[in-house]
Order: sequence, then structure tokens, then C-alpha cells
Amino acid sequence: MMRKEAEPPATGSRAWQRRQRVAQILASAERVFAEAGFEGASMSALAAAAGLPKANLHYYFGTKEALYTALLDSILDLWLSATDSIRPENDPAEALAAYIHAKMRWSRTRPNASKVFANEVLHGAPYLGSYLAGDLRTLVREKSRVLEGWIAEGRMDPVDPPHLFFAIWAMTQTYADFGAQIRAVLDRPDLTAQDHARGTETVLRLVLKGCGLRFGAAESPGK
Amino acid sequence: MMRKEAEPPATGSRAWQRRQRVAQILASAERVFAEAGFEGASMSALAAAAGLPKANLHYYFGTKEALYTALLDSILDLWLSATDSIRPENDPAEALAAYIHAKMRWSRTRPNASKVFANEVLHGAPYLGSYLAGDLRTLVREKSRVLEGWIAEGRMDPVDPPHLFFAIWAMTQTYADFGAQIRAVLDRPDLTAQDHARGTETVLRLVLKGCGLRFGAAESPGK
DNA sequence: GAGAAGGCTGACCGATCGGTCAATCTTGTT
DNA sequence: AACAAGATTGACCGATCGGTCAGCCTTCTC
Repeated sequence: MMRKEAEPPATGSRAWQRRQRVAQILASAERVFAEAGFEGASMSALAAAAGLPKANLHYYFGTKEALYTALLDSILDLWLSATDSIRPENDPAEALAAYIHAKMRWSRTRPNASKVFANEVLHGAPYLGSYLAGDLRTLVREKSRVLEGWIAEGRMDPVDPPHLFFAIWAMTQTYADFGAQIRAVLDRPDLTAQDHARGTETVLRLVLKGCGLRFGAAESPGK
Repeated sequence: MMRKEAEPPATGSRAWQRRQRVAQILASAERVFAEAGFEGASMSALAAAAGLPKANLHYYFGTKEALYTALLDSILDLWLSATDSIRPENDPAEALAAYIHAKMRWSRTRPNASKVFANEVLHGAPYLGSYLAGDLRTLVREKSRVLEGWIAEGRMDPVDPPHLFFAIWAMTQTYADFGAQIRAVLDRPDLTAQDHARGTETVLRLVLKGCGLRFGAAESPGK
């Protein structure tokens, strides 16, 4: 649950190589955990996906649980980074639109990360629980206060801020988490750029108009 | 994927007892599969939850996979039953509101069923795939045509119908599937009736206003 | 009330699970 | 060149997995 950057080790050094290996294992593990879930992903499958012997994963992470939580930890950073646009001095419509765009982009570019997160929460968040009740709750309260400010100033309709966040998370992440269902219904082997554009436009429309804000076509911000 | 009602067997008869047992096993299996996923739910755990010896489950269902697909099958009926209100002769606002209410009610009363379904889709719908590409796709096309009719008549804004369905599914089911996250953020051991009311109101607001339809408070249908 | 059929279950099976470890190889330091 | 520390791996472990089966019990039929 901690983030630390600091002293980047010299390229090629021992510590650097170690980080490379760890990153390589986490990248392939993200795919396996997304497809199979925590219980369904076996250490041998994770090892095969990483192109390494099973014992090597245990050398780096100790246990399957530790590998999983390390992966979750790396995914969490992505989850929070998109709310930056929601600040009191910004325009509500532009801020929410930027947030939605960021979330939709994340679903398109990192669907497996989204699925790992979704799977964790779906099964009761046994490892993420304390984080959800901690950092995330704090973040939502903070951003909710911004929305309440906008509402009090008459800049948007009185939408319940936490529930608005739940709705935005749900609508944007569904394109990653439930991509199989969307692909099946739309009859596509993969979602096209146009599908994503239409999805983004639909989410923008519901949220912006739902909050009493202006909504032009996807990329025309004018009134 | 088939539905059959026909000849209800006499109470107390052999066939009747068998159905009772099957229903009892499916009910407890729904809970276990929802909490642990397909791979995470062991036959011994399923047996313990049902209060029966493991071999008894195999007697009724043969394999774990058969038990799982039987459960999925029983859940699917619920999934489709709520779209009845979306018919050309109905009022768009009332029809969508009824649909959303039905979906929200389902999330509150049958969260485990929703989770089992979500877990299946999340991991690529290996068992439901053909259903999603069959019955569900057909249903969405049919209902989308109704929405397109309303749009053509100027009775609602030009929202992309399939994506509107994706959004509604996502927003309503999130209260079941990601309930752990919502409870954590709201700091509740369980969601209250008021939480659900606020969630319902938020979804109604986004969808109705997003579609250019009237939206009064939750239960006041007036202009 | 005897036989058949269906319901039930303890004991067991091979396969696979997550994890361990000693031996070996590679790399950095001196 | 010699040594230490880190990295790698095949072989192996006990536990648990899904599944099987022979035998017992209960219930219905005639």
C-alpha cells in the first residue's frame, strides 16, 4: 500500500536487473490473474506465462499471496491517478469529462489490471479491504467535498457525490471487466475504436446531462 | 440455456423431493461460488455449505462443472425478466425507470446471483459465451429497436441504445458485484435502505436526464 | 413382505496444488 | 585467482483437489 520511488539504480546493476525481473513477472501475472482469478491461477501457470521455472517465482516473491498483493499494489497507483482534474477551481463539466476520459482510456489500455482489481473486490476484497476503507475512502470524501462545493454554488445539479463516483466507476470499468459480454452483444471479436468512442460518448452524456451540465458531441466543448 | 416448466410433480413424491434437494444445493452453492469464484469453490466447501456429504453432490450433479452450469442456468432467467417494461407503446421515462428499479432491486435481493454472473463474465464467459452471443444479443437488438423508435419519434435524445444498456447494467449491478467497495467507501457494515434509495435515485437521474427525459424525485412521477 | 429402484455415503484414487531445499551456476569484489 | 553473495533450478513434499465406487439404507411396487 506504500509508494516509493527514490534512488533509481544504475542500468545493468544487480538491483536494476532484479527490478526488471520483478516487473516482467508482474506483467505476465497480471494477464494470468485477470483470466483465471486468484485461486484459478496456479503457480505453474504463472511461471509458464513468465517463461521461468516455478521455483524462481518463489525466489522473488516467496508465496503466491505475496506475488498477488505485489501486483495489486502496483495496480492501485493507477486507480487513483485520474482524479486530479477534480479540483474546486476547475470547470465541473470539463473536470468530470477529463475524469471519464481518463477512466475509459484506462479500461481500454489496461483491461487486465482492471479485471484483477474487479476480481479482488468482487470476492469481498480480502486483501484490498483496508485500502478501500483507508486511502480510497479518504479520496472519495475529499473529491465529494469538491462536488458539494460546485453544487452549493449552483454550478451543477444536486447529485449525491459518492454515488456519482460509483456510477462513473461502474460505467467506465465495465468496458474492461465485462468486455466479454459487450463483445458478445456487439458481435465483435474485439472492440473497435468506434465502439470505445460511442461508449465514451454515452458515459459522458449520462453523467454531464445527468448533472445538469452542458454536453456537446464528444470533442466539441463549445456551447 | 433452456427453460422448462411443465408437469409440476406431486408434493412429497420422489421427483418432488429430488427438486427440493437440487434447489437446496443450488441455493447454498450460489453463496459459495459468489464468495470464492469457480476455481476457489471446492466441492468439499460446497458440500459443507449444503450440509451434505461431498459424494451426495456428485450423485445429483455428476461434476462440479455441471453443478456450476446448472446454477448459471437458473440465474439467467432472472437476468432477462426485467426488460418487459421496454415496449414501444410505453412511456420512455416510465419504462426505463421501471427497468432500473427492477435491476436495482435484483442487486439488493440477489447479490450472490449477480456476483456469480459477474465472475463468469469477468473471466471471459467460458460457459456463458454462447448464451451471451445468442439470447442476450437478440434481446438487446430487440429492445434497441424500441429505443430507436422512441428516438425517431423525438421522445428521447439520440442515445446509442446498446451502450445505454451497458451503462444501466454496470451502474445497477455495481451495488451487488462491488458492494464490498461501496460499503468500504461509505463506511457501512451493510448498505442501508437509504443507501439503496440514493443509489437508485442517482442512476435514475443520470439515465433519465441523460436521455433528455423528465426526472422528478425518486417516487414523484409528476412533471 | 419380498424384490427392485433410487438415495446416500465413507473410503479411497491419481493429479495437481503451493511451497521447500540442496546443489549449481553467475556475478561482483578484492 | 579466490571467495562471497546472489540467482537459478530440478526434484521432491504433504495437503488438497475433483471424482469414483462398492455397499448400505430407504422407499415404492406388486
